[in-house]
Amino acid sequence: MGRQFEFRASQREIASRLGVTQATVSRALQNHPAIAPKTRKIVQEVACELGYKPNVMARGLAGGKTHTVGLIRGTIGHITNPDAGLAVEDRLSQHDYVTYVSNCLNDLEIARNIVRDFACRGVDGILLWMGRGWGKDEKLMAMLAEFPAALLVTSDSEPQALDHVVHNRLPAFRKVVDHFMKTGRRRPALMAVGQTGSKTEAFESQLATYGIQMKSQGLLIDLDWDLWQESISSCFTKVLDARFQNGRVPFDALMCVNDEAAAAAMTWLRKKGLRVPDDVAVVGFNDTDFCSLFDPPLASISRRVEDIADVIEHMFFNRLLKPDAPVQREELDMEFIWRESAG
Amino acid sequence: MGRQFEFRASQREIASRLGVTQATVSRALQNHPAIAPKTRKIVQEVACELGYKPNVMARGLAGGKTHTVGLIRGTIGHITNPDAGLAVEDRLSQHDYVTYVSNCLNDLEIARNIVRDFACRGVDGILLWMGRGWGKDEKLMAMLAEFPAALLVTSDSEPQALDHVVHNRLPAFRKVVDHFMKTGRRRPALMAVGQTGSKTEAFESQLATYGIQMKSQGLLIDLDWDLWQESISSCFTKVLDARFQNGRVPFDALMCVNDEAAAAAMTWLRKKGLRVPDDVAVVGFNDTDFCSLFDPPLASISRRVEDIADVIEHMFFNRLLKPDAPVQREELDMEFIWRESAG
DNA sequence: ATGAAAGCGCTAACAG
DNA sequence: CTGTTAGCGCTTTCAT
Repeated sequence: MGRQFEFRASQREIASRLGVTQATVSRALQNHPAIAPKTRKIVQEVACELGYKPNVMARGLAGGKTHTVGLIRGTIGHITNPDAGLAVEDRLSQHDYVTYVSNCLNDLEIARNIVRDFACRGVDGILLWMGRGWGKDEKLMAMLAEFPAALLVTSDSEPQALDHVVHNRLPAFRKVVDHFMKTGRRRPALMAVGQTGSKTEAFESQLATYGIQMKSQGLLIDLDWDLWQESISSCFTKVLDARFQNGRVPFDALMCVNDEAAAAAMTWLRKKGLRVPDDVAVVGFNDTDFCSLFDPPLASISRRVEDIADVIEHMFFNRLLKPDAPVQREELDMEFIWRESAG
Repeated sequence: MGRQFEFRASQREIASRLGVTQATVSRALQNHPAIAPKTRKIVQEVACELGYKPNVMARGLAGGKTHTVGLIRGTIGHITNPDAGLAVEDRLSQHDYVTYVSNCLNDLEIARNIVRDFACRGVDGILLWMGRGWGKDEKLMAMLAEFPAALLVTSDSEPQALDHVVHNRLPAFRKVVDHFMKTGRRRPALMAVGQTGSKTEAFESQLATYGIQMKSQGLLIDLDWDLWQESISSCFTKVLDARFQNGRVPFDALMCVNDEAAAAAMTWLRKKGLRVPDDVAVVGFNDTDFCSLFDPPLASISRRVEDIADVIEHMFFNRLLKPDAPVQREELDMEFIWRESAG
C-alpha cells in the first residue's frame, strides 16, 4: 500500500484532532466560501502545526491542481546554452510550481510521447519548445489542447491554435546582415549545422533583400552534425581546412551558429593570417558570458533568456487563472549585440 | 472530478473489453507470476492496441512506483556550467524515469522543503547535490532515508549514512598546485567567491604542504558575491583594479573559480602588460568548450559531467533494484586539464 | 489463476 | 455551514 512517510500528516489526522470531518478540512484548506471563518482558521492552524502538505498524487487523482508543469526542451543541455528552461523552472518555483523536465531531441514522435506521459502524471500545464511545423500535427495539438494550460515556444511566427510565444530570431539576423552591409561587407557567409533550419532561412532571406544569393554564391558553410557533436572547434577547423586550403576565403563576414563556433572561427582566421574584423567580421550566437572576453570582443545574438522566462511565466499563469481567455500570443525578438568582432 | 483526457485508456476499459476484472489487468500488466500466460498476453495486446499508459498518480497513491525522481540542484543554472543535472536527466529518461528539477540555492532549509514536496509527489528517489555539512542535519537525513532511493552528491569525502558519490575536487586542485610548483611558481593565488568553501580549502591545504600560507601571504582574491552575480568580468576587473592599482601583482599563478573568471583574468593581466603564462599562469574551472579557443588556450578543471552522470545512473538504479543492499559509496575525481595558460 | 473488495488521500456533489 | 458519500485509477490482500 501507499508508501508511508514518518514526517507527513494527512487531512484525516487534522480532522480527527479537531473532531470535524476530513471534508471540512479539505474545504477549509481550499478557502472554500461556505466555511465558517473560525473553522477555517483553526484548521489552518492545526495544519500548519502538524506541517501538513497535501499529497499531490491524491489531489491530482481527485481532480485538483497538482502545481506541476511539464517542460519539454528541444536540445541537449550542453548544446543550447544558456538555458531558458532552467530560468523558467526558477520562475515557476517561485509560484510553488514544480517542473518536470524532459528532452524531445527535436523529434516530434518523442515529443508526443512525452506529452502523453505528462498527461498520465497529471501536470497542470505543458511548456513546449516547438520544432518546425509541429503546429500542423493534429495529434500533438489535440493532446496539448486538453491540458489546463499549454504554452508553445516557437521560433517562427506562424499562427498557432494555442497560446504561444514567438521567440523570433529574424530581427536579430536582419540587423546582423544590415550591419554587415552598412559596414561595407559584400560577401557575408553563414556557418550552420545542416542546410535547413530557421537560422539558415532567416539569414538567407535577409541577404536576398540585398541581392545576395547565399547558397549559389558559396556563402553557406555546412557543418557535419556528427563531428559537431564531438568537438565544435575541431569540426569547424576540419571543414574550413578542407574547403579553403590556401586560406583564401570567399567571405568577408561570418555569422556562426553559436559563440563557440565563432571563437573557433576567429582562431582559425588568425592562423591563416586574416584579421578580425578587418578582413572578416565575425558574429556568434547565444551571447555567452565569454563573448566580451575574447580579443576582439565577440559580437553575438542574445536569446534574452531572462526576458523570455518573464514572458513565459506571465502567459502561463495567466492561462491557468483564466481558462477561457482567448488564445494568447506574444513575440520576443532576439537581439543583436554589437562588439568589435563585427567591425 | 479527475481531468479527462480523450486519448487515455484505463485498466477498466481493457478489462471490460476482455471480460475480466480490472485486477487481472493490473496483474497481467505487472507480469505477476500467478497469471495465466495467455491472459497476460491478450491483456498486454489490448493494452498496447488501446495505447494504455498507467496513471502515475493512481499508481503512486496505491503504493506502486511512479518512475519519477526528484533532482535538487545547488546553484542557479547559468552559474554552474556545464550542468550535470541535465546529463543525469537524460540518462534517467532512457530508463523511462522522469525528473523533477528544483534548485535549493545551496540553502539547507530550502532543500528540506523541496525534499518534503517531492515526498508529497511520490517520487521513487531523490538526487541531492549536498551543501557543506548537510550530512549532519538529522531532519534532512531522516526524510531522505524514507525514500526507496536517495543519492547524495557531495564534494567532500566525509562518510554519509546514505548512498553517496563524492565528486572530489581535491585531487585536481592538488595537481594544479603541484604543477605550479614543478614549473617554478612560488606565489600561486586563488580567486574565489567568499572566503570559505571547499574550493578554497582544497587549494589552501595543498599550498600548505609546500609551506605556503595562502591567506596570510595575500594569495586569496576574494570576489564580492553580489557583484559576481551581475557581471563576472567587471566584478573581477574591479577587485583587481582596487587591489593592485599599479598593475604589480603579488602572484605568479592564478587559479580561478571558473573559466569565465579565468578568461577575464587573462584579459586584465594582458592589459597590465603581464604575459600569460610567462609572468602569470592561469587555470580556470569547468573546462568549458571555450577553453581551447582562448589565446593561449586555457587550462582548466573538468567536472567530468558525463562520467558523474554514469555513476549516478548506475548507483541510483542499483539501489532501486536492491533496496536492502548496503550503503553505496563511489568517488569520482575532477580532473586537471593542462593547456598552455598553465605554463 | 481469477474475482471481489479494500484503500491510498484527496475533491466535489448532494444532503441536511 | 458541515457531514455523508462517491469516486479518481491503481495495487494488493483475501477469497474462491
